[in-house]
Amino acid sequence: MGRAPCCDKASVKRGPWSPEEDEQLRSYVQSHGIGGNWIALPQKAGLNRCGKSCRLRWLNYLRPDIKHGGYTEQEDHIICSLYNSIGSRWSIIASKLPGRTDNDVKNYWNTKLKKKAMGAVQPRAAASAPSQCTSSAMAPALSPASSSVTSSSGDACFAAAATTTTTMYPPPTTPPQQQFIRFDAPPAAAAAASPTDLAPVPPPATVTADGDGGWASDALSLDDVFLGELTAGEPLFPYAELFSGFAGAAPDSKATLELSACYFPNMAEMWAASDHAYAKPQGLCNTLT
DNA sequence: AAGGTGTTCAACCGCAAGAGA
DNA sequence: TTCTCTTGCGGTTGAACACCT
Repeated sequence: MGRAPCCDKASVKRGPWSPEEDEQLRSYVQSHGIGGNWIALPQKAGLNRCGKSCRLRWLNYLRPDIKHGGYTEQEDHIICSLYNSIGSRWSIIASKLPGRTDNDVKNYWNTKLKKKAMGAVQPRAAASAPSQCTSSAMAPALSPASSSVTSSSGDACFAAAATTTTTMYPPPTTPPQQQFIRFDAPPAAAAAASPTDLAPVPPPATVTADGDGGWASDALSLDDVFLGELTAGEPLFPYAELFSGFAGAAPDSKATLELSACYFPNMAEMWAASDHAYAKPQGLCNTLT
């Protein structure tokens, strides 16, 4: 005895939406709003559709601020970076890309970006390859982090000498400490790297697509994308102490906080979303509606 | 031109979480 | 505290289209 379906699948229309249905839904939502109840909406709007179907159609297609296609390399980079850090949490990733929906980002990743990124980890793309991704963010972990993966699974990215990093785009002009590297090795291995190589993650350098398809600096800091949100406020994220030695920074420094939040994204999220209301990350939760 | 194969993306499915009774 | 209902999410599917032989 499972739960009753949200609607009678036999009596509601399914499949692609017609332009008339789109217009019906759009005009209803624009004049009445969602009304806090998607289940009741189709009846009110005169649509022979399931409420879930209406919601999906509105969120993924009919909303006025939706962008389709035309992903920039900057957006590619954000998606790869976040996928490396948090895995397939598309709603969070999409929330960082104005106008993009989780479904759209997910489709884009699955059909295009994954192949692009996986190409960056092919053996042929070893260190000598001239035109590959410099940032490991474009070379995602084959087993990306997910909400169920322990925080020590090694998908956090560390700024370091990227000896194992492959590249997808032409090398950027950013100095070495501004590049970041996947941390598949245990922390001890990372610690073995020169302290000067261990810049805070996300890199203080900013990235953007330059004219050659590479990544130039000064346009987008990953601080602005995700991790900075996890580290604001007091008291300090308790896992920060574990990383106080890496960057040669104090336990309460921003660098250390961000490094810890990167390495323990799930912990950081839970912590920030708990009773530290002042530190609750804006935009961490999907706020599409 | 026709058939086969690959790609894209809108839509669906089922589960989990949250809210409220 | 428990149950029900709704929403939100990520994974998957399948129709339409593009490309290849």
